[in-house]
Amino acid sequence: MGQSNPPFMSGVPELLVLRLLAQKTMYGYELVKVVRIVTGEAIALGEGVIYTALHGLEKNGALRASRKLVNGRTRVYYSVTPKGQRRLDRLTEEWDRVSSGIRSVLGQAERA
Amino acid sequence: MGQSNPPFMSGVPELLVLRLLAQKTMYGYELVKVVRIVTGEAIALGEGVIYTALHGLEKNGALRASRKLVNGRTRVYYSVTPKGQRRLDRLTEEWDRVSSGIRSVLGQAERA
DNA sequence: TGACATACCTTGAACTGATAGGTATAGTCG
DNA sequence: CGACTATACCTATCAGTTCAAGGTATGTCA
Repeated sequence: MGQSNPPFMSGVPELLVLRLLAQKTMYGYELVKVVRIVTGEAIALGEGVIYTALHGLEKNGALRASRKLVNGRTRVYYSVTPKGQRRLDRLTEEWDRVSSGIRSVLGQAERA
Repeated sequence: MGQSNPPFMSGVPELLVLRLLAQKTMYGYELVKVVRIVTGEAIALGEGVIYTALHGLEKNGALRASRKLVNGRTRVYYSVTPKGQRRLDRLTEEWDRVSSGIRSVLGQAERA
């Protein structure tokens, strides 16, 4: 039967995108590769996921987009707005809470 | 406009239920409370979520149910089957992979 | 009697990631 | 020059899941 739905992924694209863009302005295609590299292949987000997240966050005012032409190709660079930063903070807290809750059930390491 | 959907929750009920039941046979209503206590209120799953997960896992052969009558009330106790144990192992691995990937992006502590 | 905790269950809504398509340009190799 | 790959964007549909809210029923305690 195989359930074809990877668990533990909800909210993850949004968190990662916000976090990475908070450190450095980037464009979508770049993010796809950076996520894969930074996570050591642990997490690989498809273009569809990244672009969807990007558009949603922009619509919400969490990101600001600016198009640039590089080598004849159009790149859309995204940067985090103050609102986006707040959202990132909230999401990070949320992540800490949930992951520590899970850790306490799995019985793994205490936090540092 | 505020999205009212808690992130980072996909797959979590299934993981927690399997893990807790692997340690000790329990019934649904009990699980609801145990999850809340063990996670220190960090994670609170509603009855709807627990029962749905329980039924799904039983249908998949990951859990075995047995009804018992206690004080005039019916309790349905669940225990993990070998198949459920394998699923738990897989989910735990998955969790480790995803959470460590996220940690590497958030730039928090290295693993122990 | 009323209220609350126990204990089960189901349905509908909403969200979201994954997949799979589709467009277009630049560079590389034979 | 032609073919292929990498770059770079975008969208629509599918599927799976949590969540909220409702519903049933018994035991206990004031």
